[in-house]
Amino acid sequence: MSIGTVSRAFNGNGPIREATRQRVLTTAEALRYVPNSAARTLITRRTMTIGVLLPDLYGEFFSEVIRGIDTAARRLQYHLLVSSSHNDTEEIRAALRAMRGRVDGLIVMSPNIEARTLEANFPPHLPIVLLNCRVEGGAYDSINVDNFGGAHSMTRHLLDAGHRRIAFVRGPRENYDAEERLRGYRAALIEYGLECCPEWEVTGDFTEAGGERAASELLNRHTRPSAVFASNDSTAIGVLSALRAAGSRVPEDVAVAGFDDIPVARYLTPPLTSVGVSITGLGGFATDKLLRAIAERNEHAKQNEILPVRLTVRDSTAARADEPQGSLRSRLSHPAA
Amino acid sequence: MSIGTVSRAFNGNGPIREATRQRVLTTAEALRYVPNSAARTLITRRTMTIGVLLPDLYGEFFSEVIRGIDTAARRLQYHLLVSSSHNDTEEIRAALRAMRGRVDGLIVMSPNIEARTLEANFPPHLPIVLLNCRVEGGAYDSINVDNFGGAHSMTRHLLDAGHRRIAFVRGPRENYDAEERLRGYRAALIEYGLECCPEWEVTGDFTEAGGERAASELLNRHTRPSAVFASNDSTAIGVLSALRAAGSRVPEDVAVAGFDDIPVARYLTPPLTSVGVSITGLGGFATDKLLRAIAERNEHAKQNEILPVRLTVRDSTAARADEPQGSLRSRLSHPAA
DNA sequence: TTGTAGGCGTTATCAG
DNA sequence: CTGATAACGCCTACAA
Repeated sequence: MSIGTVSRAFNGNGPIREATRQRVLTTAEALRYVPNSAARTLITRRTMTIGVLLPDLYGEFFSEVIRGIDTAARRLQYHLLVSSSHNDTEEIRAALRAMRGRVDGLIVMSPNIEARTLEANFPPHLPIVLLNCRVEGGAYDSINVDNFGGAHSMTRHLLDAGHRRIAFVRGPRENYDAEERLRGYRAALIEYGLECCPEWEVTGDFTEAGGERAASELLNRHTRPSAVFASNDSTAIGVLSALRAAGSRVPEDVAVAGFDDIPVARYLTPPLTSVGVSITGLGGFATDKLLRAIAERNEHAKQNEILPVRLTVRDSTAARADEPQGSLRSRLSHPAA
Repeated sequence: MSIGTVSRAFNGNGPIREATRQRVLTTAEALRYVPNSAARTLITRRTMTIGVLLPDLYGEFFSEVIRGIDTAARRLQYHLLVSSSHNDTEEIRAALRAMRGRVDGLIVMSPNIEARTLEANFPPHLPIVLLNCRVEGGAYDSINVDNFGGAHSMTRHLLDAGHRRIAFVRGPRENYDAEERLRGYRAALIEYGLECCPEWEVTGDFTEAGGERAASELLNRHTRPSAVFASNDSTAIGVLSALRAAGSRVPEDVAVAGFDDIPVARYLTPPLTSVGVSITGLGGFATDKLLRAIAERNEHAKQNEILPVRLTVRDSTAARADEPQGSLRSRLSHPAA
């Protein structure tokens, strides 16, 4: 039994008789032989691994994305090299370089990355899919959630419920998603003939703690908002927490809305109105796209896709602003009140 | 400039003059040269990568663990190969085999894995750290949260608050953590001279949906519990959601407690009493242990560590069972009630 | 201090 | 259809 035959048995590439192939496979099993992936990578120049670059943020959103990526990647026998928790350019640079030669492609999810950071630190012939990143030039495939449209719909939803004092809790500066959501909020206000007051746009950072701080600040205003639109669900969770601590009822006193529609949203008290896409689906979609690019040796036309979002109305906005004592629905949810 | 010199410049291993080393490094930078990791792995037999095997469960717990692992691994220039979402033995087997030769060690977090599955599918000389797994034999290092002690303390906390009808929402069968927590709950009841009624131990699966179902079931009982101890925080979130939907007030009508103390626990409505360890710390601890084992070529004495947990009392249990209208503290949190 | 050569375990290309 | 052999890019003795 020669070494070349074994290779053919595993690869199914060259010509080999089925009987010998089986024999190789069974004896390999018995000897616990597994082809050395480093040697294989060395000569084929394929690592069968995709890299995932995550930002400093955390929460349910990113773990869901990873689940989606992992599931899609495994179907095609790909592995996942994960590198998380960087936001400043220097850390991203280091992570990119470290991944060089270890991956066949990259999914980048750092919303404030610059295209030239990628170009300068990652082999140019390898495909990259940008997920929720600012898109500059057309050098890379990219997938974005419809941040503008989602924030726009959500704001309209609040306006249609009679709200006129709608506060917006911002995300991190420089975060592309966050800025787009802010734009959508403003656009809806303007469409309804309202002014965008800077004092209704309060600071946040996509974390629960940031949401809590933002809500506390809003509660100290002499005119309080009748609705708070948090730029992501983690922030909304913090807002709900601060409102509860201050004795404000949601949605009777203040409506609260989020963005992303993370799985836990529907289990919050009250269930959180939110807007978003299937998060695992998002990860899977990006992965499929990347794997296709790898298969096509990155010679395809790059494209930027914007995924439509779905608005899910739950109890946290289930009261009309002009009925402060609460709608029937919210009363049913709080019969003890 | 010879190839050997370049190697020495990067490794800092053999003798090399500092001036030439600098010269190599700067020209490498200019040429964007990066040593090929596959070739390096092939000869050094080190991948500089650690594998992480996660179960089918999701939620904030696992993403926090990964953050902790990643941070600790990066400090020593290690990469992370993540494989998630498997629970049945066949999938674990496949994942283990796929990681062979791609990692220098493994962190396993599949609570119902069997030691012989590991032995049979992973190179025996490579170190493995079991995180929250059932420990059989002493073949591997292992780290466990003090599930028994934590559940015991929590149950005592509820008993001390006057509760006598304490329901327990179980985790998945075969899940070691879950079973240990159940044991701790039962032990505390017995210490207080109470019987463990099987009807107070309801089915759950460590998910929000499972918690919701469990709470619904409990609400249909003709004697309702005065406290619900959920075997993890995700379950507790589902319990809170079902109770709210049914109009039960927490903690006035029912106290609710969880396990793990995930970051979101303190932002829930009401803030959730829970018990656990620092989750990122847990991941970092496991990683440090694994990296030490790698450095010592796995020749150290294996040990099993049980990490002490901390009980954090929050509003969800802040009422005495014999004061159904609520304590001062909970009244302050709900001035509108 | 630097250059040279053998080998790590594959795949791929030829002969047989 | 199977066996031999030259890369793949690096590390590490050893020679210069």
